[in-house]
Amino acid sequence: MTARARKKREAIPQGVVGRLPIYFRYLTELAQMGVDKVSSAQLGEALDFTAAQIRSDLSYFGSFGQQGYGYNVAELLQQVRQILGMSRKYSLVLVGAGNVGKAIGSYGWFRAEGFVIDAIFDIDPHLIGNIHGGCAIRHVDELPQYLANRPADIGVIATPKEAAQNICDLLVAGGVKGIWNFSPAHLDVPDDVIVENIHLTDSLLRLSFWLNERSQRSGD
Amino acid sequence: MTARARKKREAIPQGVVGRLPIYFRYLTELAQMGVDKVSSAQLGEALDFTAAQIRSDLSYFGSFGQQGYGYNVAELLQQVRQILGMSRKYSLVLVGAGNVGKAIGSYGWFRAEGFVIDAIFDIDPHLIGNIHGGCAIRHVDELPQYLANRPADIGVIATPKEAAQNICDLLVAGGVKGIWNFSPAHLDVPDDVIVENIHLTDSLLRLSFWLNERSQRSGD
DNA sequence: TAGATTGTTAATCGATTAACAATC
DNA sequence: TAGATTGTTAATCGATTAACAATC
Repeated sequence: MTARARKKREAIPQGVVGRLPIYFRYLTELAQMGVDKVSSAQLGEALDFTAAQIRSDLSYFGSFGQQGYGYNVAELLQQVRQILGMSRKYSLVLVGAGNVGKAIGSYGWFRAEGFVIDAIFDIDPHLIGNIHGGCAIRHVDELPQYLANRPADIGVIATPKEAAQNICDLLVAGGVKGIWNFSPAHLDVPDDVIVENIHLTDSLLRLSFWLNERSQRSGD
Repeated sequence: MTARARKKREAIPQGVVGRLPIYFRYLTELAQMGVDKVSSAQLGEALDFTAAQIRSDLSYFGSFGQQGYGYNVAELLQQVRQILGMSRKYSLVLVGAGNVGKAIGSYGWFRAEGFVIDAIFDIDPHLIGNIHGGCAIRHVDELPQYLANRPADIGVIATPKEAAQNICDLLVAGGVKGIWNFSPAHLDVPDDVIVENIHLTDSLLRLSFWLNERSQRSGD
């Protein structure tokens, strides 16, 4: 570990963490294409970042390159996987078996990368007992008991907004340390629980804003 | 319009745009609860921002509050809707009728807010002709011809990664100015086209990173 | 009026970038 | 070796925040 990586160990900026998965995706592509080496300049060119930013980001975690050469793709990919916490398995419980829940449950990438959905919960009596992706759908009333017996790392919330905070509280009470929230709700959690939001509506509204901004300006 | 709003008109920071939909969501809730007024301090408390940041963000677009009073909820909500470009309708085409595409197509909020999916495309012959949300699924080969006859504002990409850039090119060639990308691909588009990404895998990996970081630190 | 809260400025903070010594 | 590219520093840039005059 470099001096800088050690020094900065205690506070990784959110922006850096936001870019790591982008690096991961592109390095995976390069590896699949059989590319051996890559420079920060090449990475930056492909991903619309500056080379300096990529080197700076990586240096938070160590020295993975070689002067005059660049980075070995396979090695850097392995390091980024490690940094992202992909060297272990995660147990997930999914709450909400509607359209969004079903889409999440059917996305094979998660399981392949070690994020395994072990249980699915819903409140609709008609869905209880149905099998989805090898998982029987259970009633949400069983959630606390289930978590007491089989702790989970991550709770996925794919419920309507109204139920989200309540489900979140149950998940946290059950020992879940990470919440992946697909509902358009702002969740309150204790300091030791991490929330990662997928706010579809926010994303569409940002797109709408820029579309509008663009046309306003060209109309000036 | 205030002096500041005028001055800053030409460059709205991305961070500001990222927060506007959050304000919109919370103001909608307040309005539904029948709350009349709200201060920047109250908004900040509820949403985990500083009051100064909220006032600063809003001041990019005008002066919507009153000293000693705060903001009128209904009025500010109306202003934020306007700012976000929600005062008009948008025509969307959705490409990819798999699990993710189906989930997007069934999400009623979009239509209610003026984002109307007018057509759905897929490459799977078995799906062609099926009706989804009042839309017949068409073959993706018809996409260019369709856009030539019925221009769309936004193209939604819910295809596998491999097809995404190709579909994106077709959408752009067809005159679409906004891309809502659900595939884990980095899309190249011309300068006048806006891409808004929903990268599910990136989001899960950020969660994984923070979970891991947390446990590493507590283990120090 | 007195109390409250805005919109804005100036100060602070943090993130990005340019530049370069180190070195493969 | 000479050319290339890293990791890091210092400089720049931009975003956040604290403070406050203005004023409802």
